[in-house]
Amino acid sequence: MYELFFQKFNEKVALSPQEQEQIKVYLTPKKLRKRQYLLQEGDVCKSIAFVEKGALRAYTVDENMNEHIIQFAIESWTISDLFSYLTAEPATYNIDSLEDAELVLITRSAHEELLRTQPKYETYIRLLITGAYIALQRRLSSNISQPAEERYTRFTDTYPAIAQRVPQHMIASYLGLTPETLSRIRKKMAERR
Amino acid sequence: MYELFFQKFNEKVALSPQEQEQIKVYLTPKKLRKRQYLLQEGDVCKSIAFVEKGALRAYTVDENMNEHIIQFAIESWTISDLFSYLTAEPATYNIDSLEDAELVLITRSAHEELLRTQPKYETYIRLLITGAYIALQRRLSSNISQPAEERYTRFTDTYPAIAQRVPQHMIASYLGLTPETLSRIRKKMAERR
DNA sequence: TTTCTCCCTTGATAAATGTCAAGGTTCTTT
DNA sequence: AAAGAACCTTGACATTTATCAAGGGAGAAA
Repeated sequence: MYELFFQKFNEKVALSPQEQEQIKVYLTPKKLRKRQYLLQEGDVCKSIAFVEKGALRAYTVDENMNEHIIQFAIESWTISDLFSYLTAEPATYNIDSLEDAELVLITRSAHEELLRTQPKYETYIRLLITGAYIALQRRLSSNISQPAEERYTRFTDTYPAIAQRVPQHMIASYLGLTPETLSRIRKKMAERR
Repeated sequence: MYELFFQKFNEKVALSPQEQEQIKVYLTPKKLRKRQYLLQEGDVCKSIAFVEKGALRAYTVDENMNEHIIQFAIESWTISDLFSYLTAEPATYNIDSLEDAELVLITRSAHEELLRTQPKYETYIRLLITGAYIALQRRLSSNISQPAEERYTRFTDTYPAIAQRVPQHMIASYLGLTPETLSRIRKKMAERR
């Protein structure tokens, strides 16, 4: 258990076996069924979730009941409503599972304790968030500067594993498009070759 | 000098006078004239810039020579091409000054040295990037889920100081709109009241 | 198997946004 | 003061994207 978690941790910051044991104590495993919620809007986000297996999404729901996908997370990715997690304010995102999933949770109190006692954990978190920030900046850049078809191509090129695993209407939502529009874009692309 | 920088640093992580002096050694002041580049696409981003005074922007230029603004930075904000800064790869963003500006620079070697020697610096950076990540996620969420007028309203509500200081066509660019479209949106809003 | 969701596609039409072109204002530079 | 640059606005028109409505297929559940 936690194999993938510690593999990825060690890729960022090398841990001694002892350090690894010390950190392990603060981790909580959790299984999630397909369609099950990890977090619902309005609740406080109680943990960061590292995905050992499965696929999840974070999304908002607008006044017309349309879902807007903020993030996908598959194996070795981390997902949460970070603002809610850090401030204990009500979450603005929903997080649910797209497949049966196995997660490694770090609760807020564990997080705080790890930050206090394990300097390498702080480094891990810093690098984790830095990487997420850079990826998000690129996605935003694509969103404000590219037309829909190029955004779609960028997505499938950047995240082929996700593109194959999640329903198309969710990719549309992630890109800020309606399912109909994405369907038509794909048709045009297919006709061109 | 560095007053605002240390004020903001202390708001995130409290420093003793000695720690402050130790950190000060690694900082470089820099003045920038309006329209002057801090970074040009293709160069390596050599420093993070904290804005003591003035206003800057980071942006990309697409094949049609259209500019797309990734970020604004006014007093107390930090700006850089983080990916280029951390990896020493060529920058994909341009950064230039919208007004005469006074900056505090942290070069990559200073950054690495500070990370090695000053645990509070790592905490500062972690909190800085976490805040930037959360803000960026909200901007993205707005971009994929809201129509242009609501995005504009959100922007002016969230960043009134920036909205007053930068040209409208740059706000349009930040929002992913043409200047003409933003002009028409503003006209409609004005006619409604 | 049958039924029921969920998902994708397609058509017709409407709405939003972009493009191109022109003119006018303000501010900066000479 | 004059010239130039940057910026904003407006109009006419094209393109992109959304909305509404319908139908079909694949896979899950009964």
